[in-house]
Amino acid sequence: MSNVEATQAPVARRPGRRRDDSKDDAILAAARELLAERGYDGMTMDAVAERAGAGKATVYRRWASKVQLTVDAVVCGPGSPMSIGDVPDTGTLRGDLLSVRFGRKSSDQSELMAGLMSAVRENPEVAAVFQEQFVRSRVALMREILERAQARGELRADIDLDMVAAVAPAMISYRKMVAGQHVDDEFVVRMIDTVILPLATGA
Amino acid sequence: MSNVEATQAPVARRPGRRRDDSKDDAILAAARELLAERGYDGMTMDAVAERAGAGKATVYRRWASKVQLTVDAVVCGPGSPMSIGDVPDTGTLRGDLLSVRFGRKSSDQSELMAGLMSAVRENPEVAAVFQEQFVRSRVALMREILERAQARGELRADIDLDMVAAVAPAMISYRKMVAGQHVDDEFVVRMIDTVILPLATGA
DNA sequence: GGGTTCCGGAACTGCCCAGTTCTGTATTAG
DNA sequence: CTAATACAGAACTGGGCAGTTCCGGAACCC
Repeated sequence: MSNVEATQAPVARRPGRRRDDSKDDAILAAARELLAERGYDGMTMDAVAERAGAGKATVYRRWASKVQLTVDAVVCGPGSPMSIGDVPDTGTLRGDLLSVRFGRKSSDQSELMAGLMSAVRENPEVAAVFQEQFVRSRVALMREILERAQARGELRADIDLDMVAAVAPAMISYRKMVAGQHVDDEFVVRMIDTVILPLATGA
Repeated sequence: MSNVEATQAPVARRPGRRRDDSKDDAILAAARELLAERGYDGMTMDAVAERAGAGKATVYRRWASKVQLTVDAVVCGPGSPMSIGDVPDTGTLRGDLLSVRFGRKSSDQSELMAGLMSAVRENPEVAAVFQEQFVRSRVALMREILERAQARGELRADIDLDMVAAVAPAMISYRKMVAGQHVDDEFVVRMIDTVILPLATGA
């Protein structure tokens, strides 16, 4: 990313206008918005530049390609993977699950996720980032929450943690991306109460 | 589709070479294969024509656009929506679910489904067909199977049929399209035994 | 045969978009 | 001031693909 001067030369400041670093964020934000609104194909580089109030040359001076910009936009976005440390121990599985739902920072992560799908299919670099940001981290978080509940003795004895940890992410993604329905609080709470808890705790 | 002659004129057969109806199937099959292999964007009309052993003019003589061809390819495909009538009553929920899994005709429906996703996002006609073929019909089938089990007295009393009916389709779609993993028999059987049955029957 | 329709295949048009280059301007160092 | 760099915006290049048109040939009716 940044230039590393091999020698200890004092890096004499070059003349000329300095790069406006705030434009990096504007461009990344524009890319994320367009991914969420129009999907990968709809996120044209012209549209990104226009929304960021930048010229295309400025975008390409900072990212080598659309794929690289997409990867950075996803990785650097808000709503980065939550870890178990971010989930307060409420004392019950239900409380922990609700706090994950209502303790989120960003709202439209699922839109971004849906917009990335076509890029995931045909681009390994995007697929790898998607996998980490939207799949691995979420299932891992669910698994850790379930393990905490297991330590409390809340869970059924014969539970298959890997399977159960995938149920909530699967149902939320399915509703959003396949069924094309909105994922609101009502749905999530109902899912927790009628699917996750009965399955995990036996009611 | 076919011409309807308003008057009772005897529809004098026109001269000239007759249309080769077998080409319809070849074109639809080529479209389905390419959708499954390369997705909607990768299904170019040139590729469809070439694989079907046809000229592009022949394809466009029969379908007005890529969207129309896609819709027909999905609707006319094998593996059309299964109904409860196709599922033998095995006497147990587990048996019924397994017979759905192992009684299927086509194998790569999930590939086709994944290939359609990008078209679903940006085309209402494709979205409507997708919704009916891959979402409504599957959840409805699951719900009917659950209701049959309920009539047998196999289910928990407090079950939420709509929610539970969505779990299996959601987990299968998620594994295939989001997690990017293969959906094999081992996975489906494990899902049935560790998720669906515990959830529906209480174990 | 003669007229008509379909065929595969290839050439062609028109559009969109990633990526590049140019133009005129603004900002900085010396 | 001059030289160097960044900027927004517009023009441009090149490739891919949907959809169209044309060609020579084949199949069919009379």
